[in-house]
Amino acid sequence: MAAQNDAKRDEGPEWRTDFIRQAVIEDNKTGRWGGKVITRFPPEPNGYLHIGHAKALWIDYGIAAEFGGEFHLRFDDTNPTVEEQEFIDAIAEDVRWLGCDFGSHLYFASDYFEKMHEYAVDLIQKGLAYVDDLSAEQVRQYRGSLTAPGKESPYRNRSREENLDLFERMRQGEFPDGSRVLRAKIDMAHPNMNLRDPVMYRILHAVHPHRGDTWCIYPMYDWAHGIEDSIEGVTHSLCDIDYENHRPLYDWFIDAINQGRAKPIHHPQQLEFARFNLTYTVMSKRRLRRMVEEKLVSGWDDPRLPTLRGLRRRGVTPTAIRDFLAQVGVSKYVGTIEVELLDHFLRAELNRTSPRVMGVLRPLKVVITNYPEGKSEMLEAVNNPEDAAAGTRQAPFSRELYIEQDDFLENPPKKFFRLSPGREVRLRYAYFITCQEVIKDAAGRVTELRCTYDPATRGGDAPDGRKVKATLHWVSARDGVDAEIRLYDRLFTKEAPEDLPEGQDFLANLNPKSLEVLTGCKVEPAAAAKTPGQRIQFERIGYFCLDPDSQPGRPVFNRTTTLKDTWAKIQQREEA
RNA sequence: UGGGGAAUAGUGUAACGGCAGCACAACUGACUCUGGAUCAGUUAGUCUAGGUUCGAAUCCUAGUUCCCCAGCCA
Repeated sequence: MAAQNDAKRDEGPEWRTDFIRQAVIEDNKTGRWGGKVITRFPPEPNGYLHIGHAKALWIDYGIAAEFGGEFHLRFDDTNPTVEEQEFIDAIAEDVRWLGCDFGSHLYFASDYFEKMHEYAVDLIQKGLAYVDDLSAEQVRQYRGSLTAPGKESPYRNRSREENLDLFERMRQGEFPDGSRVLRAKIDMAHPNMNLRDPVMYRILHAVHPHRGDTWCIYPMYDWAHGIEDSIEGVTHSLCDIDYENHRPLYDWFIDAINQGRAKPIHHPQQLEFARFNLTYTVMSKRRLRRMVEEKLVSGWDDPRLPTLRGLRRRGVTPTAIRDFLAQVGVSKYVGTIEVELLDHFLRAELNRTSPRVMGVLRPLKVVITNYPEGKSEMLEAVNNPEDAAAGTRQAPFSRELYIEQDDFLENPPKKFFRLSPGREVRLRYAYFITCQEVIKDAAGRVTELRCTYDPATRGGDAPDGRKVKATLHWVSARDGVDAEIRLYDRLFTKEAPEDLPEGQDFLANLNPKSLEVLTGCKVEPAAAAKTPGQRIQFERIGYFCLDPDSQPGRPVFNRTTTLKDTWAKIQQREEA
């Protein structure tokens, strides 16, 4: 043992990996699957993917990719009453977007219906399955409870012939929905509820998105899932920890099928890992749907939602999500991840890749009194200080400008070093200016500043070496483009919105300020020239993504995340 | 009260009988034409009680707490 550990350490830090990868490494070493690694992501097409699904996806895809294996996208379309083509398309799109390339390995559980049916008939013939006429309500009652054993259905001991006949007639459509089911004959007193004669088929006269009306009986997930994996030769069947209880049933089904079979069908190894919660959001499909249906958000792609579509619209990148998931890791503990971790990886990437532009969210007019009227000039600005290859651009400057309202305070506190009366600051890439006069309206609100500039500081440096404590972003009044800017914040005010006092609705924790729409913002021309989906940084403000709602000449930006803001932190502390 | 899982800094994760490490967060400081970025540093942890052992996060026993399971959903 000690020698083995030493050997592992010699391989370097890579051996420190999660328990699933360790199992794969071990299987490859022992030749359990002949060196093959086949994984799959098996969504049901009845909704949109969210970041929780992305974890499973990234584990499935990542492991196949790392070990030179095969990754399948397989739709678990066994319940036509809730599944739709729209979701199939959306899910496939999101999977690709995340970077999980399934190549030609796109499959549908419904393509295996014939095979599953054949296996079901086989089980009936072996006396391991039976048709039950009990109603759904009766089935439930007969199942017993967590602590009390169930009791056997009076139909449990029908003859093979009768079972075969009834199952065939179920398939032929002779019986109405809900009138009969096919059940596995296991043990009504089993301590694991899943093994108390689980339902294998139910009657559903419904049109299937892929199979039309070919079928009117549909397999239950537990019956179908293991067979799907078996047919595809999945070696490592990775899933949520919730299915740990079901593994004995999947094993039972495969063993039952293999009983007396000359060539046994493939028996995948299921391994379970934990899903996670994210702070300040909810992940359950039911709750997400409710917010969409009650129009508390704009749709499944609302940038505040943890759906992949929402994150994408917000400007979150696939790389950031992947880096985040890699850091989250794989374990069997259902933890709560702080959303700040996602933000961290998001900023790390966006800082590297986003072109900088200047945009003023809440404009305050500034007139440079000693700058010639009618004059304008172009000033060179760096596109991305983190990436020299991004080059420079020309930003127009003129006598009348806008700066951020937050960047001026008439009576500044000690730690505020932006503009105030008599103080000199730098306009980024432009000039030093000094505030000479404050103009107010009748209500006493500051409406305009009169400043002077120092022509010798053109470009932003003083030849005499004097320093200023602040650099402000600005937009030329003449050249700036009007924009709408949507400031998104966390959707809920509580870290765990679902953690509620008795009888309270999670919507009570909705953040009323999760979206603030700003109009009349001013952005420099370079920002307006972007196309929807493109990401930028408004200097000193944050990262933004151009929204599809944008119109020519009237861009709409979504705030992806803010820049770290030390001043905001100081302010908060002073207030507290 | 049946069965199945899980507990390591604030959060997540590593250490597989031999120095409890990493990331985020928080806090200091340096630097800065983004109060950004960057850099340096600080704080902080093995659920509890016994046992085995030269040595325990790791093995054993008992307990505590949390999660999942009673759809003809997946």
